[in-house]
Amino acid sequence: MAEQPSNLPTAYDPKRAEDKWYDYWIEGGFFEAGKDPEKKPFSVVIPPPNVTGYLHIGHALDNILQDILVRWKRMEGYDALWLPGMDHAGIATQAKVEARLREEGVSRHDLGREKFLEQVWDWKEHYAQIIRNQWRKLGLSLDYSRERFTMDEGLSQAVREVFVRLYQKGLIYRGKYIINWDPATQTALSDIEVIHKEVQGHLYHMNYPLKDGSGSIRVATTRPETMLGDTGVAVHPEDDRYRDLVGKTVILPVVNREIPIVADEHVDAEFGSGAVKITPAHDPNDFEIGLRHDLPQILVMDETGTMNENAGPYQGLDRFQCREKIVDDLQEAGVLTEIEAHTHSVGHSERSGAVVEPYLSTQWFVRMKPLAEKAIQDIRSGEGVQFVPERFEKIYLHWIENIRDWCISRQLWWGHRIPAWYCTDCSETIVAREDPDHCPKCGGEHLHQDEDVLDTWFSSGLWPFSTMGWPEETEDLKRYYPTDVLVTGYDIIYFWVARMIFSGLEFTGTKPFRDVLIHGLVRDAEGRKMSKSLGNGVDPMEVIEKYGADAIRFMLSTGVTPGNDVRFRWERVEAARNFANKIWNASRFALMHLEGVKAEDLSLNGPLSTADRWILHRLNETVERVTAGLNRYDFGDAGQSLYHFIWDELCDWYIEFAKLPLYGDDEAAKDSTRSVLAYVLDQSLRLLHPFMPFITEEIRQHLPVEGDSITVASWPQSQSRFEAPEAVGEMEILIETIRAVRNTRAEMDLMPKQQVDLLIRAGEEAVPAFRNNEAAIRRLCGVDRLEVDPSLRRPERAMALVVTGAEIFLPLEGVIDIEQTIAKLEGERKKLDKEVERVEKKLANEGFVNKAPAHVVEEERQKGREYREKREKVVNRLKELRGE
RNA sequence: GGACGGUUAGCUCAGUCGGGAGAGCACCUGCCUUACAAGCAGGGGGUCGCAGGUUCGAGCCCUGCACCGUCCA
Repeated sequence: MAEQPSNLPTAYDPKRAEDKWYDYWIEGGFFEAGKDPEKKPFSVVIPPPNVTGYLHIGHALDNILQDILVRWKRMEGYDALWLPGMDHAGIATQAKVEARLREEGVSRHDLGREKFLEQVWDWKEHYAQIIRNQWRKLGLSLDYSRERFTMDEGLSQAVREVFVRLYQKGLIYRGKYIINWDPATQTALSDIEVIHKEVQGHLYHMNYPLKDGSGSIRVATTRPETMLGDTGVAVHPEDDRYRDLVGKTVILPVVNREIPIVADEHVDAEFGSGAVKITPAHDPNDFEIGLRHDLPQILVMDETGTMNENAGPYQGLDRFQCREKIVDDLQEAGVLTEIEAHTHSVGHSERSGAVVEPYLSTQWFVRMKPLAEKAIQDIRSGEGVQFVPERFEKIYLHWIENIRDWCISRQLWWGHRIPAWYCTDCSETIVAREDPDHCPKCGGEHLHQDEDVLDTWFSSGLWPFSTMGWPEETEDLKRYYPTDVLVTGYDIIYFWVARMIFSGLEFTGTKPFRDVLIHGLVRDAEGRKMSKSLGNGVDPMEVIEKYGADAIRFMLSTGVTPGNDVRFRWERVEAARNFANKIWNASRFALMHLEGVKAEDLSLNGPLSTADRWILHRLNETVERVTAGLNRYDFGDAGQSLYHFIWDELCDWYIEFAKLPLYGDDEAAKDSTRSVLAYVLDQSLRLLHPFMPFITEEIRQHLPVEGDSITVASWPQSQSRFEAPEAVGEMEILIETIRAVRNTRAEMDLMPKQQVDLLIRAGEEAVPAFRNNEAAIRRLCGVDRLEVDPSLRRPERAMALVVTGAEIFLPLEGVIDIEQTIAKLEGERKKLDKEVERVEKKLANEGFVNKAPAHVVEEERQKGREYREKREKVVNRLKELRGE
């Protein structure tokens, strides 16, 4: 590398590293799968973002988690494939393009279908490029050679194949039913595209007069404008109040239509008056009742929500204007006698926000029961998709068990055109893989294709296999399908996850992924959902610009608890940035001492110090913990244990200990310290790489180690030769001692430069810890004279400290305050008294001693011994200080 | 109405064998100690929502309740 370590800036600069290394990775083809057929495959498909616009921070979280898994598996030696792609997002994208056209005063109808679609494709290309650039900024290790789009040729082929197969199996049908109609975007919606909100509305009570003049029947509704489409009144067959009225006729006010009173089990006799008006064309329940009683279906609105010719005097009014007017009129006419405040659930379009109108319309549907059955069986078999966290399985199951037929046709232009043709000559419907040119029934050539397109999720549901080439038996499909894990938010379990599962089972005969990892939403600092209207969204690119990609990656990935929402807080990004900087500087330190050193100069076979053996032991444990964390998708635990290891152990202790040999004269010690430092740093960088890819590559490129890129460096393994429990024991004593001395120095207001003497009376077991590390103690405690002697005589007028296995004296003639020393020891004694009491009480409890596991009891006894020993020393010191 | 999640330090959250309550930030004290002031050293701070129960032992398991949130109907 051109830069000398000593010239490296003292702060990590993400901007200098990120683009450079991403280019290097892409040019080097490190993310392209399939290069080594010997390796085991590991595959993930990205949840395709909509080409509607920019990625938000939720995408960032989702993608970062996947990237961590994929990078980790790649380092573990798998042939890792992460397949990128995007979704055409029918309604959303079309709405955006239409909105832009509207600004120019043009409607899609002005342009015509073909011209309009050209515009949408332009839009798609524009945003696809933006999204790719955002992926790049996030550092995602995607295989761009396999990028897919839901409206690609191949994926469209898959859509058509699926449609035809389902149609031929009788699982797709076309019919006239009540669907959810969005008057704003003027298309049908599926059930889950409707969001139910509690709305403060009214319940309107009306009296419909009986034809025979014998009175009236009282009905209630929340949507009085629909009364214009009433074709019946229904009561419960067991309801005595109305028994005599069943079969009679009422005159519908305003339109003066004669409509029957029918008896139907479905009516809830407890609600309102127990009689309900029936509007078969504008309500799903009424539709069913209407069918049972053969009632006419009268639509009173058009596609825009405007009252139509069937609305008589109200024709031309918007549905809500009509409601107001009709309420006034009916009140005046004495028909509407009571208005009651009433909260009820009103469906809104997920996309446009408009109040959804239940609407009678001819649409295409998927018969869900048989498909759902397979999915339910699969999960019940125990061999099905594994949800992580497990609780989401229940949510999924509940939905799939109660699923209704899926309305898949959309009155849009942007999407997969429904592969159905109608013969104008004989009105035959033709569903085919290839566009037909004549009617197979009558031979006529007057065919026209269905105008509608398919629900976006129809194609997204095929994503894991359509992207791999299905229905062709491609090499990729054989090698990478089914995928290993799908990572997505809980908000699209129904929309997407469920549909991929039943589609995978139906068309490929296997579940599309082994695990599905569900994460939460990224909320703002106050816990509110990020939204455009609140303006509280955080742009991930802004975060990267300010703090670097590694910072946002580390913050988001380690801040999450599986399945729970995470709040975005700038302080935490800053903390992650500081961590990156910490690593940068630790590396700078290491590089300063490795200048001119080559990989082959390094060896861990030299004499290793206590600290060397301790850090290698701790590295072992960290490797195991990080790997275990990733294995169970616990990014938080994996990341935090790494953070702790690097910052608190490697930086705060090991490097401080390492400075002695590194700045000393003992060349052998220097060599082995350099080797350990380089090794531990390299291993730490590897463990950190999935979380912070850029800085780890940047640093490792400076280190004297083998290999092209850290992206393909092997994943660390714990090694039994590094196990050194005795070094851990020694370090614990040293750390406790150093802390105790520093603590005392702080309390006595000693300047850092002021040296003290330290006399240590160590028990036999603790002697090696001190003897082997005298220089370190001197350095880290600011010690001038140091004596370690098991038979040391207590000096006069000295501060006394008690640590595990030793007593420490600081003769501070002229500085020591005897009262302060006594107070300190008294505090210590009180604490130890409490501990001893707690332990003894526990051990005196027969239940504990008899029932607790032996090792727990033994640990407790051991603690008791240590506390008593320590307390005895403290008490003796106090006695001496008081001259007793 | 049903289901699920949450309630732990001032704030945001960990706590996956039931065995002495943790982190980051914030706060207080002292330090520009030649890797790092985006830092170092030291320190204070919690009735683990409430009430019962199981257990030798409960933040953790069971029951009930309260409040916040989400999904479904």
